[in-house]
Amino acid sequence: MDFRKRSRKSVQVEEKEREFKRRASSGDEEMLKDQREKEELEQRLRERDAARTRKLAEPKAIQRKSNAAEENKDIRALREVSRQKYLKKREEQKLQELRDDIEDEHYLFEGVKRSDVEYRDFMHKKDIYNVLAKKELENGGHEYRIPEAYDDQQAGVNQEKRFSVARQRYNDPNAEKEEAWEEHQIRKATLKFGSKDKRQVCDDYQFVFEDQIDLIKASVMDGVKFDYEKEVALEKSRAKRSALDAIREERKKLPVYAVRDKFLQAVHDHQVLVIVGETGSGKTTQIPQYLHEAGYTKHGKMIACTQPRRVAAMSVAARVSQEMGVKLGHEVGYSIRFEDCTSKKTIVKYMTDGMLLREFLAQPELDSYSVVMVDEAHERTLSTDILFGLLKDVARARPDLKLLISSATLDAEKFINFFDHAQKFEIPGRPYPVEIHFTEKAEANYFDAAIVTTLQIHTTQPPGDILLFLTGQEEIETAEEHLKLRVGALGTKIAELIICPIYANLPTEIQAKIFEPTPKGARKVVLATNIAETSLTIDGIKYVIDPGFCKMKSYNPRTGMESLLVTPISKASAMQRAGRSGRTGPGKCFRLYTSYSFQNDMEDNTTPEIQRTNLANVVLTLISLGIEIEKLFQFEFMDPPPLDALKNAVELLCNLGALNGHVKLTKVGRRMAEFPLDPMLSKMIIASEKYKCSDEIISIAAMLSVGGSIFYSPKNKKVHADNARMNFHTGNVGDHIAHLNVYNSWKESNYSRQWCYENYIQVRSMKRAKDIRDQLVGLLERIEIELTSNSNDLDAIKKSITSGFFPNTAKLQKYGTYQMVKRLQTGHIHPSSGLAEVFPRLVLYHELVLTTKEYLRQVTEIKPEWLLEIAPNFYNPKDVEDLSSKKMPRGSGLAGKSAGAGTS
DNA sequence: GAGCACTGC
Repeated sequence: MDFRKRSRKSVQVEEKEREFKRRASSGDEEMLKDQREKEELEQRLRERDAARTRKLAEPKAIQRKSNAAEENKDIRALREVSRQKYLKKREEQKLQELRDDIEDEHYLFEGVKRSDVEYRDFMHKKDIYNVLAKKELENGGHEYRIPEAYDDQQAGVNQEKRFSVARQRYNDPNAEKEEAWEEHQIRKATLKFGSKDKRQVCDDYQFVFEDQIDLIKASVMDGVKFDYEKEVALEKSRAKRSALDAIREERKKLPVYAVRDKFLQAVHDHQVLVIVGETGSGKTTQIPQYLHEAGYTKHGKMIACTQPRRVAAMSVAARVSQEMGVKLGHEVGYSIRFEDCTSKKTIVKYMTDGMLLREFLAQPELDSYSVVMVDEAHERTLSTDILFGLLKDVARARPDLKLLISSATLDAEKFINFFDHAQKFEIPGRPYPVEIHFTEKAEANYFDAAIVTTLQIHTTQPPGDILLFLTGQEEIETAEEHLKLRVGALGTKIAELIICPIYANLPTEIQAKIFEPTPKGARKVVLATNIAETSLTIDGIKYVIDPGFCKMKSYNPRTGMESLLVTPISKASAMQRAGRSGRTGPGKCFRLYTSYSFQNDMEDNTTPEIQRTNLANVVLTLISLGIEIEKLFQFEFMDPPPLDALKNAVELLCNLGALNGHVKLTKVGRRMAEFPLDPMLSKMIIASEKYKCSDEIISIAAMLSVGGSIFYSPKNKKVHADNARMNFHTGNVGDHIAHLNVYNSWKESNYSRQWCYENYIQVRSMKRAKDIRDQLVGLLERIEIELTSNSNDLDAIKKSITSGFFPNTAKLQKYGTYQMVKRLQTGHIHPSSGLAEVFPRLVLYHELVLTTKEYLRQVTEIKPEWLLEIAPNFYNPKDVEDLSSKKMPRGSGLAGKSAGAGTS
């Protein structure tokens, strides 16, 4: 390729672009056309280049498949995409302005009575914002696609989104080439390997695997018979009707409609109702509407419905507002973190469970609600569990409050027993039957078994996509490699197998791939973590392979250490996984364990989160709700957490100064409770007032609370990614300061997406960090801490951090291991840390987690005298004397290096 | 020289 020509062309393009911008800003209508033409031209060129490269990379068999008509369609779609680009950019600007406006006004209006005009204006802006935000989501997509059940109405738009994401890579000629080249290399390698014994494999042993696994059909989960023709007929008649009629009909078709009157009677007669019904019965969307129709919203009171996830709250609210024919945010609204889409008019409010918990702080009796519905209660999130206890109490105090707990079948009895006068209410119906298979004998290696089963399904079963559950990113990557190799070895005699990995840390652009429709004649296999169990739904899955494991975080209250280990799943989890195959038609589930171990070895339910987590935050919330310490230990949990966990939490809060000697909430504690963060982070922020560096500290707090998914290192570019990461660690400043550096550099780049790509940083995580940081700025104001910057004094920043995290310290021992200063526990600095090879003598860590070893994650070097200065009641001079007595050259990490030199 | 499952405020 002639690079000089290319570059000259790009100069021309740039010039044109500049001119365009100039003219566009003066509102030239013609420019639009001009721009369109220009982009189309560019697009065609790119497309041509890409097609050439693709042709090089593709084996003949696949080339044959793509026909001219398909390509034309592609080009048309691509043109459309580029035409939209300009408009999108302007919309994005507008969106940002609106967002700022709305945010300003939010704070402005808080606690102030709004005049009607102001209010209307505000709501109007908000409406526009919501529409734009939704568009942004569809175009760029930094959220998961909304599960299929609630976006029928916009099916067309979503198709657009699917294609636009899929084609994004075509807009970046380099990425396309690189990818194609890689594919080419891989295929070259596999084809060579395959062709050597291709004949043998294809002709003699075609679909016979040495390690064949015998699966036996054990049972069929009951369900209605699937009548294909009836479905098609229904589909056709549905299309004919007008949209509103369709919605009305749709509502009547839901299983819950059949029991509407019976349900309303039951609500009337009982205060607490446990609703049992499978997903898809329509309870989430219909029940609040029925209640509204029956007059439960009359006296200005609202119906609340909690969801465990943000997307669910948003999409359900959108759907219901559509069904009721009102604007989203008016009568029907939702409330999630960073976004309150409700108004004075709102009577049906969908919200995340954590949000309702926050509302308890403001109104402990929930006076503004007449009905509270806790949806998906069987998921037993931390927030729902606390809500149960609180709601049970409120229900006693307020006989007029109706409580609805909705759950899947398995543990309904438990809910009924917990709310003593609860009445059970069942909604019949389950979408499609699922055939369940177990292995005949126990499999020694679930991973290999999973690979073989996948291939077995692919070669022997009728069309339909496969969903395979694995435990983590690494396992998914290896599985992808193995599958590619083995499919390659089988040659062209079998249908194409498209492999789609999905896990939460995967960049959104790649995640979108799983939602692309499977081409005819091919089969898709989705390799997923637990994310596919509840959080997202993939259309077209017919087969589920369940090896029976997942990674689970748990907290050991004895040692106070967290762990993240591969654990067998529960029966409930297994049922949930199986159910993923029966969403759009009858399905099959292959379990890679025996029916015996399902019956005898597996727990009925997954241990609820409240029993396997650090409770510091929970305890602080409960105490700030006014629950006395004695009552705290008698608090009615459905499954009480271990006593030690509660004790540890109280102890930590005392050490942090949130509770005083009488275990009463202090002023510091009250301020800490304002923050939606772990108490140690909250304390760190409050301490930053003293060190005049609150600006830096909230950036660090935001970055830390995003979690560890900031850096992204793809397997094939590990070296580059590692180098990029180490740039932020210059001077061995420690991981906390490194996080600050990342945030600040990103800010300097004007929050650029490109900058993130160049530095192997996840855009999504950074955006989230910014959201959190913005929220923290608002909260600082509320508790009257000034926003001050002190960026040159790293010691001041580190001292603030120490004020929150002083219990988490460790000192260097021989062989590079670390001994916790105040605990009988050793650990290692995590290799991803910037200090992993520096070995400072005394470090402060953000968390200690057991995985393959005990690892300290996010560490920073601190000075021993700080501990005595900041936490004199926690540390004795004895604890750190050996650190300050030894005369060793300090600074620049060299001291540490020599100390740890003998380890490797 | 290892890996952060997944949510939520």
